[in-house]
Amino acid sequence: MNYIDTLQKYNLKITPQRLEIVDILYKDGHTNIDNLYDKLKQKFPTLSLATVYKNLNLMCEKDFVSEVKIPNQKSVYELTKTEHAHIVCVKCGTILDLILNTDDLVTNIKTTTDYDILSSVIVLNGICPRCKDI
Amino acid sequence: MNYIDTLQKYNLKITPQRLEIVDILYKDGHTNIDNLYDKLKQKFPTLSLATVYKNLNLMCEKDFVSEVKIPNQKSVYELTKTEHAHIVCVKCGTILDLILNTDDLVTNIKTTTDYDILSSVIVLNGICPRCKDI
DNA sequence: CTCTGTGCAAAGCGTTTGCAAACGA
DNA sequence: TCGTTTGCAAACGCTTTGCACAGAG
Repeated sequence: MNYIDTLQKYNLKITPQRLEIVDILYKDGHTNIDNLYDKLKQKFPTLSLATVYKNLNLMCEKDFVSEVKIPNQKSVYELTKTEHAHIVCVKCGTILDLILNTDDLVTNIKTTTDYDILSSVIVLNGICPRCKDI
Repeated sequence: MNYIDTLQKYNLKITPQRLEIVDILYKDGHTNIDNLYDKLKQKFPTLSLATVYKNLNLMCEKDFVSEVKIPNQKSVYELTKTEHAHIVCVKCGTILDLILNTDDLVTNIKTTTDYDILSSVIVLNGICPRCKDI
């Protein structure tokens, strides 16, 4: 994965901080600000939290990164992918992506409500297989 | 609707402020803190925002009230009802309740992911019939 | 009478802003 | 070189806390 091209595609100048942000998001899948900042700090001890905020906000504006609001948790960030749902394990907090076919659902809602549906946010709360066994 | 019984059921003492909070939530369906506070202020000019926060937090803890997190908007509060989805009009901000049968979806996810699903949060973004015509 | 709720002010916390210096193109 | 990004500190806005007084049971 070439993060340089990706950043340039979104008109974001290449900086070491940004490359690392993208790398962490890519590898972690979902990260909240604090986690991200902690990891970045290891590589850039002088890094400012403000820089992380500025970059995430910018990347979200450009729709290169997406913010995922999880009930009762801090927002997490992910590289923007095709629309998908999230399953959150209420015990360990792990977040799993889930590609759902919501076509039927959306068609159904369109006819019953007469709304034009643009997007859907689906978050499921559950217990992951690992936590079930504990 | 007898709000007094309802409050007592949740072990909440009856106060004029609380009765009015419940009344507004009941009539509005979905309200954010600012709206709620503005309306309450008309009846209780000395009301403190802190009181509204304290009460909402308490009512949410007791699951009498639910917080609904909407992407790119402040949370709104509603009296806890049976699980349902929300459609948000991206133009006018109106929120509509939608009772969806998610049984198929949930069963499907349970088998494919092996997660126990406890609850689901579904928010749809769209354009309401009224805004479509403008 | 006792315990809880209210209102006020202050504190707390996460996020944003302004600015000078450093850096990327 | 010029415009952007960084890091720092201060400001900001929302939410929570502590406390004295008022009110509910």
